[in-house]
Amino acid sequence: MATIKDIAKHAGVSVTTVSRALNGYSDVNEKTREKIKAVARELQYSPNLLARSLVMKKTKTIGLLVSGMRIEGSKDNFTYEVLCGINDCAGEKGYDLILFSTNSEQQQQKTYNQLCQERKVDGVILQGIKTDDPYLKEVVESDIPCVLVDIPIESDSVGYVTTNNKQGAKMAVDHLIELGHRQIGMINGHEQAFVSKQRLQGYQEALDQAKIDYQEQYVVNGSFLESEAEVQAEKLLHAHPEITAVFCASDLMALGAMKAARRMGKRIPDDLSVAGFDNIMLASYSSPTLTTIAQDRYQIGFESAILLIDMLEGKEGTHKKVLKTSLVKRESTKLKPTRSFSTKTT
Amino acid sequence: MATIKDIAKHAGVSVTTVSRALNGYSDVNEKTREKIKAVARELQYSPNLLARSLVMKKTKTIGLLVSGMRIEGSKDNFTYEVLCGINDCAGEKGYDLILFSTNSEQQQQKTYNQLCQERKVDGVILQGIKTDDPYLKEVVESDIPCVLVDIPIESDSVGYVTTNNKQGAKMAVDHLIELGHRQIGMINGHEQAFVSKQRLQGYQEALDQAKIDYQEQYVVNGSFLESEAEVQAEKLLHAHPEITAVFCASDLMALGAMKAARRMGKRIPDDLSVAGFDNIMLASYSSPTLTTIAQDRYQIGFESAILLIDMLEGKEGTHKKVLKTSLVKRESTKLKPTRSFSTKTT
DNA sequence: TTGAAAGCGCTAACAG
DNA sequence: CTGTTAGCGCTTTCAA
Repeated sequence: MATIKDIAKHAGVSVTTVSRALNGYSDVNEKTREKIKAVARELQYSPNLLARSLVMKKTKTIGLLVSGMRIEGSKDNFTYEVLCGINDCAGEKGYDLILFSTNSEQQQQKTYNQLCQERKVDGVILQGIKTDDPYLKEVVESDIPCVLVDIPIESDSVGYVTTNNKQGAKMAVDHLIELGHRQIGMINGHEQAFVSKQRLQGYQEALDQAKIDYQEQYVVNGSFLESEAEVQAEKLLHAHPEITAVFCASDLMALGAMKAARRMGKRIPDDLSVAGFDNIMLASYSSPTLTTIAQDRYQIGFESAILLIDMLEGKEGTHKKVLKTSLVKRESTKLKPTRSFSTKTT
Repeated sequence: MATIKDIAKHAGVSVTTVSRALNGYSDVNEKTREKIKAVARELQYSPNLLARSLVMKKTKTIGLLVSGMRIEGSKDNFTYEVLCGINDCAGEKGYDLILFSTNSEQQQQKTYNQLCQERKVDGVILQGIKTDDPYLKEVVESDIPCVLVDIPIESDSVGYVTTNNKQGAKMAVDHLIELGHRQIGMINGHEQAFVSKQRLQGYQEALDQAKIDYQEQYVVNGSFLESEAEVQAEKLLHAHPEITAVFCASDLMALGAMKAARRMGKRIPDDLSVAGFDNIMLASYSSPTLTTIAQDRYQIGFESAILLIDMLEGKEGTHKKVLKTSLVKRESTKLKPTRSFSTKTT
């Protein structure tokens, strides 16, 4: 509760000197500095960051706008792992994190700019917002530095970090194709996600490259939900029993698809190969274990924070970062049973 | 960026009046209030909470001190789910959350009190700290209101929220006993966790009640880690092949124990019944699925926030909350093969 | 019903 | 090297 004023009094100097001494300015006598430091310690002084921020117009605080801070997120842990990454990086660089929840009604009343301006955050990281979220428009127009997770928008004040979704999806589908599959379905997320568009592109590109015709009716949306994917997978597999492999835009949906397939009497991977995307925890615990595309969620968070802080501290350079993916082969994918194997579709 | 000063100028009143008008005080003419509100909207005014907090000595901010914000937490999601609960409750009540990570070195230099006083949080919720953490001592001595998760300490300024661990553990062991098991091992967490002590008590109480002698050598510590539990379980089962059931103080450790058992050629649940604690996501996805004690982590978080905010707003009452647990029966526990079943130990 | 003035704790010119 | 002064944006006595 001691203030620099108290210290000044006790040390017999002015507040200015105290401020300068404590902030490591060079233009202060070492003797007085020591004296002041001693008094500060004695009085258990700690600076009031509110006051400092008020005058400095910098809070050393990063706002975190997460729209998916829900208990269901527990299944894929996306939010949490990204948060860990952000937290670690911010911690290293001396920034604190303030959480803006967009769940609560209270805060939904407020605009993005209000949220940020009131708390005077230096910058913001946004995660889990959809492309049609009203906040997104505000972000782009606002000049508060911000980094978007998984939304490729770049400008002077906004950057982004994402995984190479297209490449990842392509790897997954390539893998299925290599295993001999040619009737490959896809369970995608939803229209309001950039990653869905990109993963679809990857799927199409892989087919294209293997000279397999793209069939629109082979692709359904599962909204990134296990339950919805289960429903959609069942429909898809019923309508197109010739499908021997499915690529799912998330592991959670892959789990749903496997459930559906099993209920329909299809064995995995013998009758149906299933590949996912994300490499979540459950992917290695499910049975069969899930072949999937790994993306490093922690690193997404970490890089986001790096990018933002670089922007805040005026470092030059591009404001984007695209991370690599890798294929994790497990039990859920298998060579297509080769009753009549041919390299070309008939 | 507009301030009340700007509004005052535009509206032709004093800053005092603006302040009072915007804050809903009654002693201001409705006409002028409307005028002021209009101007405020026009100028896109949003209050500077730093300035307000500085004079009001309230920040409407809760500090979150989590020592387990690590990627490994992904497996049990404890941290994340508690966070969700806190976040939701805080959001509802108009508080923002600020994350103090104790991972970073930077912040480990600072004492608990410094952390809180600098950022001027109104109160703190602490999670995941061990009983020998130096912060804990500070917390108790400090008079900043705070709520502890899973550490039963209560005073004027500190409260806690926890699960009824003893009762939960007893339920689990009771269940094993009902299934006919009498040689029941336990894989506990570690000495620096209150929950471990309590779960051990529950284990002992259940045995006691069933007139089974407590054997110290049947209990080992797995540090709440899957890998360590695996090691310890193997040792335990080797040393005491007569054991037919194991109660683990966490699901993660139960998974480790199952791994060890399987590697030793024991089938689960036929040769060995395993029960866990927590009811994490993986418990229902592992094979066999895991019998466990469910605790509601989201609610722990939510109640923590309620408790803290009540304290902050001066509500009277006890500062603790102990949540119920429930038994979730799944595949990993089974009747003991009754070669020579008897109700009493010989 | 309104305004002038003081002050929260800090930093930053500007003199000396 | 040190102190004086002003001011960040807000709330709050106290008078008018």
